[in-house]
Amino acid sequence: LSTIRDVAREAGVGLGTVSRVLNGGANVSDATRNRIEETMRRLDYRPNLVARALSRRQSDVLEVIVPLVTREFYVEVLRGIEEALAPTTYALVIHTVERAQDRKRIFGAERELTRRDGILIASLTPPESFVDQLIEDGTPAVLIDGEHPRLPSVGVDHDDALRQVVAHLTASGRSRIALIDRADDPFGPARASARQSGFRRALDAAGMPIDPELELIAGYSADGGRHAVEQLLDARPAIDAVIAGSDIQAIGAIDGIRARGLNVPDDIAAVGYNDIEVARYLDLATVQVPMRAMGRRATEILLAAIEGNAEPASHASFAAKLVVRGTAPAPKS
Amino acid sequence: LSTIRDVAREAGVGLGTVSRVLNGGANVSDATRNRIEETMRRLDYRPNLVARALSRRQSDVLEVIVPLVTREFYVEVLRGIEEALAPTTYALVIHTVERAQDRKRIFGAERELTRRDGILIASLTPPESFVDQLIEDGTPAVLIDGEHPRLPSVGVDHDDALRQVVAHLTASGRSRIALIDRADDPFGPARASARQSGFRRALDAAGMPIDPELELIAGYSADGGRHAVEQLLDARPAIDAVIAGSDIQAIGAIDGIRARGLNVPDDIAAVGYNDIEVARYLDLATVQVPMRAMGRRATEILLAAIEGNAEPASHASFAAKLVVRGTAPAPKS
DNA sequence: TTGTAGGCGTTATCAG
DNA sequence: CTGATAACGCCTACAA
Repeated sequence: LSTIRDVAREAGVGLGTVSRVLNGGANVSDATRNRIEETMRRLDYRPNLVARALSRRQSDVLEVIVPLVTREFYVEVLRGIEEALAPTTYALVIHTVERAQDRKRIFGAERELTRRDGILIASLTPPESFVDQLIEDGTPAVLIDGEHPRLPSVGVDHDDALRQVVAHLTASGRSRIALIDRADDPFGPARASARQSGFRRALDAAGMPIDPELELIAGYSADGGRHAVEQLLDARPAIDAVIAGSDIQAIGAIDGIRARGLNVPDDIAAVGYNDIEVARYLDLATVQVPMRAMGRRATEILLAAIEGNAEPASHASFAAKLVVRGTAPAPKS
Repeated sequence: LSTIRDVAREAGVGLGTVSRVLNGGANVSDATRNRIEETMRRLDYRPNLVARALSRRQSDVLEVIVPLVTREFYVEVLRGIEEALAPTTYALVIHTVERAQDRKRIFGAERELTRRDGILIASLTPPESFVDQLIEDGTPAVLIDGEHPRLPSVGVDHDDALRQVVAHLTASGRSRIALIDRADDPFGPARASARQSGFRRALDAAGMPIDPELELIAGYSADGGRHAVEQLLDARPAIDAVIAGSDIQAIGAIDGIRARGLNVPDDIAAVGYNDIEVARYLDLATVQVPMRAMGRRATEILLAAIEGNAEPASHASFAAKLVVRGTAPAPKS
């Protein structure tokens, strides 16, 4: 494999000139530039990105940390990220956190290493020590589906979304509404998710009582939804509506409800969250979340920060919209 | 940020010694090793991977090229890859090919650059020029869901799978079976997919006629499946079974069939492919493909090749199994 | 406009 | 066991 030096020698010029042709090519006469380019082609020269990264102190690599690549939510976010990255030269390395030990491996200060020009973190709460390090190293980072006092972030306006859902359900005569949510951060400190607080606020605004027994945090999977709904039906058999924190949980919950011989939506209405592709085919009412747009936006913010246009630790909130479908139909007029 | 040099100075040793401690730490006395490690901790030293990569001529980065991250098939494959990578220090960079221009950007010899210790390519046919380059550079590569004379690969035994499906359908009295497939390589040369040839062989073995009008290649999406089935029903209204090349296409196809007032499975049976998570909840009969295992296996092969245990251009074939569900029920006895 | 020298942070070689 | 010293391939002044 040939290097910049080979090209220089072959073309009878100095290394500096070749390098200049490589980047922008300013201050090089057309004649020599052509000669050099021709030589590069002839030698099948390709620049070594690693060497370039070392010299420039910038790797052209972005890192994204997600909890479970398997969920369509993250897949869509990733797609948004790729959209934003397509016109650039950045490569994307993905780190998945599926177990507590992954979390340690990725966020742990221990043997953490240097590279990446910026980081995107989805649905995960980075430990303070990690944030400290980021800030100290000057590595920009953006949170997706989360918030942090020292980092910029993008997220969903869950308060508004849940207001829509609760309004819709009450309008169609439901009064005992349950929430089966996923954790904001599956490995983070257990605390009320953003959806959960939105749910409470919405109930409150609607003048409805809050019953902690009607709020469950379940695994982010169909099984998680199913188990949760069973538990729910044992504790509160009289519920007439379920809101899930994700579509896949809603799907499992509906399955569980039907397995008990109850009808959806007649006995119990069900609403999902995110609006993944199959929701439509399952006739699942759900909250449509602009997953892709969020990924794209987060990436734009990150790129801007890398370019030096550091944003403050602002939060970009995306509006979500209820999509009414068969599992939670509109009130009969 | 501190470098190996800072550590050496602070610890009062030469760089070489620090480097040795970093890697394995052989030939270093316990005393100095401890002192150096203590110093590294105190200085919060973290090795610069870029510099290391340049020096070692190995980046510890693997690259995976997939057509559409959005499809659960690829997501599962990715998960398998991550499983195999978890115990290693390799990072994974993902390249998505969604449009013809992406393909050019990634496979094009033009401005292609150097790095990555190995490449995984899913459902895509790399151009010969690219393979030439790989071999010339000595970069190992493994194909997933594809085959190539000069590269090792992993795939599904579609012949066997389709034999199972056709057998099942004919056993339940279906005789006019159609195939709505996805392209093997959405951007590659149009040619019969592996499923398609398996389908023909299976029909043949069952003594059934082959009707090209009953074989369609459609977009890898629910809409693709739906449009295809509409076209199919126009051309051949008498079909009584549809096999799809993916579950998501099957879902769309079923939707299209029902939209025409036909019943699934009474009028037309439907079978998907892959067995994605929601298939069960849609009661979709489908071919269960070990997507995760394929990803894992491909990665293991790749890692072995990187370690120097170069495999020949062998092909690892994974068995798939029909899962009978409501959209293509067992024959009534 | 062009060439040269130094440096980016590690690893590897080779004397001591 | 340890410490210089030369790569690794490229970029960026700085000088010509």
